[in-house]
Amino acid sequence: MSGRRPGAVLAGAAARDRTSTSRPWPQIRDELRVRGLRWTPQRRLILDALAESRGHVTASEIVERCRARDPETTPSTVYRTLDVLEELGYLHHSHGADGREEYHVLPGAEHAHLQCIRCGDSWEIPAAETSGLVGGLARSRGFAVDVGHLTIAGTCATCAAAARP
Amino acid sequence: MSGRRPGAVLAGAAARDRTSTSRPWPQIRDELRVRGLRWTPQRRLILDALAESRGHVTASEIVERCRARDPETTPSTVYRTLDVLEELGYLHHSHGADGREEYHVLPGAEHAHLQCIRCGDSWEIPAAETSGLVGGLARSRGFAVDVGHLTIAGTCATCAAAARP
DNA sequence: TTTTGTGCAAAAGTTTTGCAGATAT
DNA sequence: ATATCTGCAAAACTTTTGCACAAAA
Repeated sequence: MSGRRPGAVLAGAAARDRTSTSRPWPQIRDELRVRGLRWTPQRRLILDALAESRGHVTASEIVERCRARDPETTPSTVYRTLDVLEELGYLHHSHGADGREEYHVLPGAEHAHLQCIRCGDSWEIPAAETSGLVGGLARSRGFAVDVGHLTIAGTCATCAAAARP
Repeated sequence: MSGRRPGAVLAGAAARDRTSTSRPWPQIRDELRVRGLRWTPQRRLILDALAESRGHVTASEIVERCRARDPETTPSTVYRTLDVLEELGYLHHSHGADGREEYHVLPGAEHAHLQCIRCGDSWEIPAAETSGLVGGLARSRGFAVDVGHLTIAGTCATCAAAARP
């Protein structure tokens, strides 16, 4: 019920002990190797694409970005790598206002996302800002919110201002 | 930036003056006619399918449900009708935990949704329960949350209990 | 050398579109 | 009569899968 695709080679004890500062590729490369997984040029490329993503991108955007650098890039490889990285705990995905998979490079702390339905831009917000909601739902309904998967759609300040002249 | 498909024949002044109690098809039929739109057997069928949906269904589920009653049903007709109904204000759509379009029959008041990532079931929650979050984001960032589009993923009480024996 | 990853090709699933003909008003 | 809808067929997209070969450790 957790991973969507087969080949879930990873144990559950991932995504821990990462500094909240920089998480350079060498670390990921090592973590892959420790787990008996491989460090390949394709994976490096995908990580690079993620790096220039200010924290969030859709899966297909990553495919395109990789293709831009290396036209040989195959979608399946990208999707499979994203899965692995998510299992490792380096990424989270949620679904944007249009329903497409949106990946987020994990910072030290868990966070939710805000996405503007006008400009499409999105921002991270600290989980703390959702604590009222999360706590309330837990108390009233025993519902455990998956904050990392939470994408809140709406209109950003800039777009709202532009719409009201 | 609003409608996804062309043919947005409807003016902006929709979705008003509906009672918070029952909204039977006759009313929708009349509203369609008033706007110069048509009341067809297919649309009736789609409304029926929506009626037996306890408030929320994915678009493709509606297609299947219609097909169950009338195998002649065409997906395009369903999708187009859902668009129209949304423009009329009788439906809202958001995206479930799996990213698929999820339609909600509008009650009198706007509401958000909770969806369990285990059992897939979902529930409506009154907008009031999100007011803390909504107000906070408005105040701190000028972000206007689209509550009707908000689907909160997580684990429901039942599934959480089943997981912890 | 063994296991994992890649590329390819094909499929699945959802949603969109163009158009000719049918239908509601 | 005429503008709206439907059905069909095809396409667009995103994502998934199976398999043989290539590559990493």
